[in-house]
Amino acid sequence: MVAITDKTALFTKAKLMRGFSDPSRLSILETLLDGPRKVNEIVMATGLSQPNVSSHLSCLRDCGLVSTQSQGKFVIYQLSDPRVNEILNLSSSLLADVARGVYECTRYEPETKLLTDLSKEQING
Amino acid sequence: MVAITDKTALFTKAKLMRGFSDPSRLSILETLLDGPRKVNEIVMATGLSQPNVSSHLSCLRDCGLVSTQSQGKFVIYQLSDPRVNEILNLSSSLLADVARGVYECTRYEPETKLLTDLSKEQING
DNA sequence: TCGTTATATAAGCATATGGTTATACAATTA
DNA sequence: TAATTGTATAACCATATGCTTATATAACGA
Repeated sequence: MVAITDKTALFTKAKLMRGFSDPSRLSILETLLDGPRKVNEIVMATGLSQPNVSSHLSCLRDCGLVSTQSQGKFVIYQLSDPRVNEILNLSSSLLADVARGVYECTRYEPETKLLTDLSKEQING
Repeated sequence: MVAITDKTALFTKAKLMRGFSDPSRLSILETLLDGPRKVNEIVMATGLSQPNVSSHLSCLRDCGLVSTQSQGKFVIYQLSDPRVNEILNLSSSLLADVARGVYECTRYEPETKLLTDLSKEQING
């Protein structure tokens, strides 16, 4: 077996982390922190559309962050590994300390632009 | 102080995690796992262009993942918090176990398409 | 079997993202 | 001061991303 090159590992790790880097996927993962859920339960909990949730779930499963189990016509999703929970918890913990910096981040701010004023109020208030 | 809404926290956390979700940023962060580095050292270590590194560093700093310290005309970057190291290590650890799934992920595969054949050989071989 | 419910996929669009080149700015040195 | 070196920013482009609508597939119930 050929060793996985640094470059390949890098791309793969980045791909893995993409699972956490989108608000929709993150809300799905956080929903699953409470335990296994059917797709429609995830749809309800997150408020996202069914096709959108389904698409994100496929991605998360392909990337190994969640696993599935079929039950009749239902499909039950769950976090696949305790380290996924750990990363979610670490990011929450880190968020609490660096929130100010993140809010002021001028990159990737399209959606959050509207939130900025309120956000600053919230963190500084 | 108004509580930070779930939705706002979600967006912010996702933004934070974006720092880890790109191969270039990840290579910068992993370079910094070895300790503080000047920008040009990061450029050398990663093989990325100087403006590209500088741009990613700005993002990482704005998002709170790295911090800086000036030394004459040099700027020294370092990981800002032990939890950043932890997340990097967890993702490496997780990668080792779910690599197969990630490689076969059909989403976000533009750059890795060319690597696929080699990758499968590497993981399965 | 037929309709209904649960989930997945496809096509298409608006926009975000990452990279490059060129250039600005800042600090050091001759 | 002028030239050089280190870093940051701007403008631009090709492409990836996420969402919506429409539709397919699958399992269940009447």
